[in-house]
Amino acid sequence: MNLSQSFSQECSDCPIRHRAVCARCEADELDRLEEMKYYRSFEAGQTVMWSGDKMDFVGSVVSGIASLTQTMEDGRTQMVGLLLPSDFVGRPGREGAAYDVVATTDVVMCCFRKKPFEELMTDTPHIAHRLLEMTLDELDAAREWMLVLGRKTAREKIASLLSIIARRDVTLNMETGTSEVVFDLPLTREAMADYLGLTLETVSRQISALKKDKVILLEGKRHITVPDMDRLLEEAGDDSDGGMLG
Amino acid sequence: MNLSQSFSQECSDCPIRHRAVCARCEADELDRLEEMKYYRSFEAGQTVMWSGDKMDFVGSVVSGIASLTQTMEDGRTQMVGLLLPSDFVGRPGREGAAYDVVATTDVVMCCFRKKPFEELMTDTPHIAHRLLEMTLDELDAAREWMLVLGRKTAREKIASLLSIIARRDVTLNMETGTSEVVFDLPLTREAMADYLGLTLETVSRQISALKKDKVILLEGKRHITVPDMDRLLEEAGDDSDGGMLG
DNA sequence: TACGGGCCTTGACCCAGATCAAGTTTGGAA
DNA sequence: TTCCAAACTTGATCTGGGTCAAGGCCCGTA
Repeated sequence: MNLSQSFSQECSDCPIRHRAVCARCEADELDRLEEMKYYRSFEAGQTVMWSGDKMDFVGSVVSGIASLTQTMEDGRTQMVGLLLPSDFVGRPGREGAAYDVVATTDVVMCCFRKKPFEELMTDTPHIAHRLLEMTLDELDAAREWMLVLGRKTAREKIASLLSIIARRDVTLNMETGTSEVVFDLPLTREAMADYLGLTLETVSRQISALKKDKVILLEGKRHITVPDMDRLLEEAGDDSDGGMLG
Repeated sequence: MNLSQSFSQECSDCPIRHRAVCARCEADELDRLEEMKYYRSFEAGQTVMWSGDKMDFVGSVVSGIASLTQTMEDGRTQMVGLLLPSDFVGRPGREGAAYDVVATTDVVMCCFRKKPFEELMTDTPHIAHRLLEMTLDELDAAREWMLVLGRKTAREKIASLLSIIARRDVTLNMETGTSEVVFDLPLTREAMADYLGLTLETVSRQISALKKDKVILLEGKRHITVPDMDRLLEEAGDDSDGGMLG
């Protein structure tokens, strides 16, 4: 199946139109983007970009999940970002990529060749302004995550990750009026470990522990129900108002 | 001593003129900034901004060092950023501060009231563009630091922090032609611990260990000589090319 | 010249999470 | 329908760094 084909679409119908880097664009700016854009699809596990390689394009995640990963010479790896639909990939004004970008699930990206995009950015303040806003949000998220990595226990780390995913990828159980939240984990235990600075065994044990304590319900290995979101946030060590990581 | 007074100066003489958020400004833009700027000084230990408070100003660190800190309800703290001269404080487009900003040493800041600064930003692409560039750099630094927090050992963490400080605050020993680097630690052991996600005892022990192993020389508690910078980078677990944390 | 309080060091002990080592479950290919 | 590999779980043991505790160093005050 060629995923790209199913996304040869108009910007006006784009599912991320109002959240991506193009969110603030006027009709004429959108026309210019429309002309230069092209879709690319990546299968789960495929590397979108290698750290150190020349980036010849930038773009937005349209669907699926990708991750930013850093690796040390001896093989230790740390995930440093999770890219969800509408998130931007690439850094205008820099030649090489700083991290590996890997498709965690099947991913479709809306790409722009870097040079024309940079030119467009100097012309149109709306794109530059939106990109600044998104970058500031990412910086806040990265700093929130530094607290998780530096100071939280394994159990709190798992609860924090589940909270983030739950908040992004939510099916609220409207009918019953409960605050129940249901979602599927898009990450393997190993990927979770890489994000959390843990081993996959510890991830597995802590998920089992949260299940035993009824903080979460687990069907299969990936399907999760959170009966009480406040309880989960409490386990994450966040304020009851829910932190601010986006 | 009123530090502010010694900085009632022209932008053209400013020590951070070419690195701060105003770096790209033209003469007329600089005039507008010059009109609205004012200096504030803070003593070591003083809080510049409280997390959650309304920010009524933004600004640049002119001299000294400040830190961004997150705190959990139970008192655990994690430093999430180190602000050195030319670094920008505050987030245009957001009401409240997300972190505590604390002066680590005596600090002088060049401030702008937030509203006028935001208006200026929409008018002049140079400021917005420079701020985007600086924010992207900070994001890279934050992500580099996530690897340190998530995957490095205590010894590697200390070596990483020393590398960063050394690279920023350098007195190269030009005469002898060696690669010797000398500097003073601007942080207490406790502040280092908060940055590194360690306890102050572990910081102390690892500094003693690096000293015993001749990776660093220590006079008093703060004055450090690095006889061989490559050796230190090796201890930090970085590539010999030196990583990219700014 | 003594004293008091940050700041730092060092030792002894402990525990959360890593490591090592089997299994088990699942889903797709043959 | 069986087989295989990837993903996951669970147990036993080890260890890096945390915790608790006791000083040492140095500077500013009296």
